[in-house]
Amino acid sequence: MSGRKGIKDIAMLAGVSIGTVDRVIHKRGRVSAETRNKIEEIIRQIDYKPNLHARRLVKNKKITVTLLMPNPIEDEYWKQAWEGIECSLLKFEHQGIYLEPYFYSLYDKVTFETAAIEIIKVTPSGLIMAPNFLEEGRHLYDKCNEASIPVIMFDTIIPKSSPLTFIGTDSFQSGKVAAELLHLTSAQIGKFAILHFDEELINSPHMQEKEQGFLSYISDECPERECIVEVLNNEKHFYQSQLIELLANNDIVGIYVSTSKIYRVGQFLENQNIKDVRLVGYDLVSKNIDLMRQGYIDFIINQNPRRQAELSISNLCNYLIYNQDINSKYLFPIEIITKMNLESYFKDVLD
Amino acid sequence: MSGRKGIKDIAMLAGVSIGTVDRVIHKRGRVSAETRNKIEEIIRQIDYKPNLHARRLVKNKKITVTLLMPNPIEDEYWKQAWEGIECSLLKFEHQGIYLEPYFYSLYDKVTFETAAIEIIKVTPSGLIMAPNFLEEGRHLYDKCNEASIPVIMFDTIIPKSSPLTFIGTDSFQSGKVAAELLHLTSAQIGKFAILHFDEELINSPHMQEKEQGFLSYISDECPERECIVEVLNNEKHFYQSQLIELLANNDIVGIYVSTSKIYRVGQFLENQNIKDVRLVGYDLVSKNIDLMRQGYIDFIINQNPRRQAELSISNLCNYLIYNQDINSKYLFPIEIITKMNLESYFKDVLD
DNA sequence: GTGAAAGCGCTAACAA
DNA sequence: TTGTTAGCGCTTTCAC
Repeated sequence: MSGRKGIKDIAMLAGVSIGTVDRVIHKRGRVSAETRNKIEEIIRQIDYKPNLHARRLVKNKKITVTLLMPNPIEDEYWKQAWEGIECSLLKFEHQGIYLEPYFYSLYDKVTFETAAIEIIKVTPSGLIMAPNFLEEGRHLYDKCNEASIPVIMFDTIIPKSSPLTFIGTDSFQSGKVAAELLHLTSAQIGKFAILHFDEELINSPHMQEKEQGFLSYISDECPERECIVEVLNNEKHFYQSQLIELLANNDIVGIYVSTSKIYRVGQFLENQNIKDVRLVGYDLVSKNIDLMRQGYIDFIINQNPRRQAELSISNLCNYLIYNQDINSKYLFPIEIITKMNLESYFKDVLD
Repeated sequence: MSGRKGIKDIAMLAGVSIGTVDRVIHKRGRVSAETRNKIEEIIRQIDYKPNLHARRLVKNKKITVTLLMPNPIEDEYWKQAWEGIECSLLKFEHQGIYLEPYFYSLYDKVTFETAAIEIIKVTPSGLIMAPNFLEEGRHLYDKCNEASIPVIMFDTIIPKSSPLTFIGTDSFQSGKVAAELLHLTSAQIGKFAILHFDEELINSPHMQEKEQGFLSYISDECPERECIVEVLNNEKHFYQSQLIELLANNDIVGIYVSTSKIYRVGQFLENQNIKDVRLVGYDLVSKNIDLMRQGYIDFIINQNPRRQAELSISNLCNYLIYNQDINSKYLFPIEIITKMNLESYFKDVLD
């Protein structure tokens, strides 16, 4: 960077040695107030920008970042998140970053706790976590704070915590979007159904917010529309009969499912050959994609686990390597997927 | 990166000096086939990854990248692209990257040509361009090829060129999305109008594709729907009377505008207090945003100039600094904006 | 065809 | 309180 001013130039201008300049830059003390002021003034004047490559070269300890998230083989949503992690990591593996992944089961608190204990033991340089178990997550978060390990949360944030950054989506607003889409495309007369799946209730703090968002839109924009909220059993046998009953006893024209399990309802509609009920749900998992292509799912809201994960990695790495500052919150745009823009989402890319 | 193997380790293992290893790595010749093979074998075995910081530190020439795009003050769409450039540049200014921006007027070919001559004269390390003038753009592209200057194109690609990468959207498919949205939300009976604005025709190769995409959806999904294509004059006085006539003589229930100038139609509907015509168009420019909030624009397709620009910068910089390889094409997802997810797009972020 | 050595900008240990 | 210096991993020049 010929022409660029460095620490040596500052030293020369101030008539001191580079060691002194360095001490000022890093506030390591042992400098008289007078020289410090002089140096700081010069730094400001010449708009000094440190050479990050040199900096990183000399402090070349390896950096270990730890990841705690649901097991990718348990669920396609989390598989996508994991792919984002791996992809984003490629960019940092040249820079001495090592990832230590821990996976827990969405259906077993204990696996989370076990992993948390391990993590605290190794005191990583940084932690990225998707804390679906709020209490256990808070405990880990507190421990990390004590050990001054920077924490990034994605997908779910622990209430009243202040991680380095939170990366996720606005569940309440996404509920409003779902309601809007049903409202704009459904028959004027008839009810909407909001469906949750049982298993999710334990670990999805988002579900309440989604429901509230949905109902908030309805009461604002079309209060005359009746909405039925129902929790479906997790077993195919049971939720099918619940759905049959629901549709038999009500004039349902639109259905909103609060998770990626929307394909269960889509498959049901397909089996029953019901085409005139609009269906909205979450996430580009393969069964949802198929059903959308076939026309049984009308809208998918994309929570983009892949990009959430990518951004988590790159934010933490840039913070650890370059001390880059980070927004305290990244809420992703609420992406609406239809049959026609669906394919364009598979080419989605980041730098 | 304690524990990481470097050029020194390779040299030791091969029983040669680091100079020889370096010659092998960079294929600079003057190495016997025998030692070369040995070294290459070792490199493979230990999976050698060069330390990019060291590499960059030692070759610290400043890199100048040149940008050629429409003047941001002429148009809000391009203003957003420029913001993306500036924002993305921040991440690279620590690394000796300098940007030399050139702006041309969308309404004046000559400004493009003048800038192109200048650019060739300075032979930058790389060029990013949004070549709305295809012929002139091709000429510049050829010149760059001769001078082996890597070129990235965004927004518009010059037909049959092979830049380092193209970053943009799929216009044809976005037309299909627009048709889908109108189809799903409009009254069963009535016509659709496809409107272009005059001034754009000269410099928007996308417009034909958009129209074709729209019509392709209609003929696939609802061929009984009649569509009227019309080119509107650029003067308010003229296009208003054209619109009045259009709506008076036809039962129009949905309108598709092929550019960001959709707000002109939105304002017209607002003035005429027409609420039952669906309106779809492009880009999150401020007038469109206002009209969407007020309910006069129903759907906006976001071409995301900001992210296109950001990605252009970061791709070129990573290529020049780290020799990072790049996809030859990045087509963005076709983002659908409604009143309810609109606000979430202003928090959009990248790493 | 090969090796030795200087030096990129910076940090940190140590000497003064 | 300040200055000096070794060295991070790599490229490149120059001498052999």
